Parts: sequence; structure tokens; C-alpha cells
Amino acid sequence: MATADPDRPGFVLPLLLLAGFRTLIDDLHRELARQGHPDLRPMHGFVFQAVGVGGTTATDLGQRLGISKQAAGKTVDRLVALGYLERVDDPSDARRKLVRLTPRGHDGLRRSAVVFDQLRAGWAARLGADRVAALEDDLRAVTPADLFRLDVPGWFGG
Amino acid sequence: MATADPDRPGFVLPLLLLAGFRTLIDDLHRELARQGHPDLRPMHGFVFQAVGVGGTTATDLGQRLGISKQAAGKTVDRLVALGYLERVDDPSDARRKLVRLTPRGHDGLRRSAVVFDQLRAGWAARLGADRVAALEDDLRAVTPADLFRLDVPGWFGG
DNA sequence: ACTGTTTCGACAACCACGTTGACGATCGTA
DNA sequence: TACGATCGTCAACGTGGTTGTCGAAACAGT
Repeated sequence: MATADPDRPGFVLPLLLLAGFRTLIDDLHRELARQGHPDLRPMHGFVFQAVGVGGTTATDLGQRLGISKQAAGKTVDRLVALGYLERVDDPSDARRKLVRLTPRGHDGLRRSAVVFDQLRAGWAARLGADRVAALEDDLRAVTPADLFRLDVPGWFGG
Repeated sequence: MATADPDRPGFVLPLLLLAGFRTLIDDLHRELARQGHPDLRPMHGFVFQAVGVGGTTATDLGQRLGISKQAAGKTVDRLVALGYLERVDDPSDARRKLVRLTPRGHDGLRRSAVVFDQLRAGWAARLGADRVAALEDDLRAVTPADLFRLDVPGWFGG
């Protein structure tokens, strides 16, 4: 019941996970800023992924991201103001408004994917590809699969 | 330069890191709420660690957490209002106000450490202790050591 | 001893991101 | 046609951050 190892108290694990996430996100946005997207913020990339090439609605976006439809709507507002998303009326349902990537949004999404791949490759170069894959497998094993609705069509451009 | 493996695009790595972090934090606070601390929020545990048993000041707290002194001050305000921290005048410097854990704060800190250890033990039971240790080693290797000032005295009760 | 610089905590204004609750408009159906 | 569910939006609020300013206190140099 006591700490298994005094040099590895339990709370360094969440700290390291957060540090790993923040490192990737900070590197991503440093690079995106260099590539003409200085106003993109952490999590906007995830929104782009969730919107996907086919577009979505605010309510659906909220469900995919695990947040309320109001919060999703406000995030869409900001990205519309920045020129990354646009709202168009759904011809088949006057209540709905489709949220779609603008050309600038597509550019940001594509660049995000490339940079993330490069960052992962950097980790693989430092740790070994097998260690990175093992890290992902282990994390998959201890996290709920639907925490970020990874299985929802729309992620991965599916 | 292309994705090494179509089933592992680069952006699942940050997603998994975030999911791992959120899983631990959510589990922690679910358990802390059961143990009489329902108003503790994500990151309060980190603040407790940063304050430490010896206490600190708002400015120093901000430096340890990597945020502005004003943000640290506001967080202290909230935790004072909740009864977890207290401010006392520094007799040797009238400008400074020492921030210290109250008995309730000490209780929260102790319980957080215990629960985090239990959660880490749960991961070790599922993945194997060696995999968890490898995961931590790998993350240490790819994250800047000072991202959360892990070396600052005060963390780890040091 | 006085003066100028630095540091500390606080205040104000602001922004990003999230929450609930309500509500009008629209859709689908009994 | 009337009713219930759904969509987007508005309002109010909470939390966790930011920058800028400022008075009070400490410190260093002349």
C-alpha cells in the first residue's frame, strides 16, 4: 500500500504524461507559427480532426470532443473569426448548420498532421520505434477507448 | 516523411498522452470526492505539492508552476476560500506573505499521494511494473526536465 | 542618510474554455 | 394538427490563465 519506490512516487506519472503532451503541443504550435499559422492554439488541431473533411454540426462536434454543444459552438465561433471554419446552412434541415473547414482550415489540418508525424518520428529516433509503439499500446490499454471518441468517423479523415 | 504507419498517425500520440493524464486525474478526483474532498479540482494537487510542507510565497509558487505570480495568487485565493491554504505575514519581510497548507490541506495532499500511488500500482498490475517504469523513463527522455520544475525543492516534500 | 532600483502582493481588464439553464425555431411523428 | 425531441444560440457564471499598473517594503550605492 505504501509507495512502491520512493524515487517514483505516483504523482510523477501524471506529471510526465502532461509534460509529454505539452511538449508535443508546444513544439507543434511553434512550428505551425513558423509556417504561417501563428494564431492556432492548443486543441484547435483536435477540433480540425473532429470536424474532418466532411464537416459536422456544433452538437455533433461537442459529442465527439466530450464537451457541451455550447462550448463546441463557442470554439467554432473563434475558429470562424480566425478564418479556419465556416458555417453553412443544411439544406435538408433548417435547424442545423454545417461546420466545415475553409481552405485555410484544410491547410492547418494538413500541416498539423505532418508536424505531428515529424514529432513522433523524432521520439522514435530518440527512443526507438518499438518503444514509442509500446508506449502507445500501453496507454491504449489503460485509458478508456472512447475518452476522445477516437472511434467516431471523422477522426483520421475517415 | 510520410506517416510511418497508417494506423498510427502522429496525432494519436498526444491524444493518448492526454487521455492517460485525464484518466489519472479523473480517477484521483473521483476518489478524493469519496474521501471528503469533493471541491478539489484538477491541478490543486500539483499546487499542494508545489506549496509543500514548508510553505512558499505566491511569486515563488508561480515560478515553480511556470505561471505568472498573479495567476498563482488567484489560485491561492480559491484554495484559501476552500480552507486548504492560509496566508501568514512573513516576520522578516513585510512585503511577503507565506502561503501554507492548513490541516485540511495537509490531509488533501496526503490523500492525493496515496491515491496516485494506488493508481500507478493499478497500471503496474495491468501492464507490468517494468512497462510502467519504461514508460516513465521514455517520457523523461523526451521532455525537458524543468518543464514543471521537478527539481525545485518543495516538490516531493523535499 | 538619502536616493534609486528591485521585489512582493494586489488590483483591473481581458481572454480562452468550460459549465447550466432557458428559449425560439424546426423536424418527425402519433 | 398537435406534441415532443432536437438544433443553435443567448445569458450568466466559474476557472485558470494573461498583461499592465501600482503602492509598499527591501536593498544597494553614493
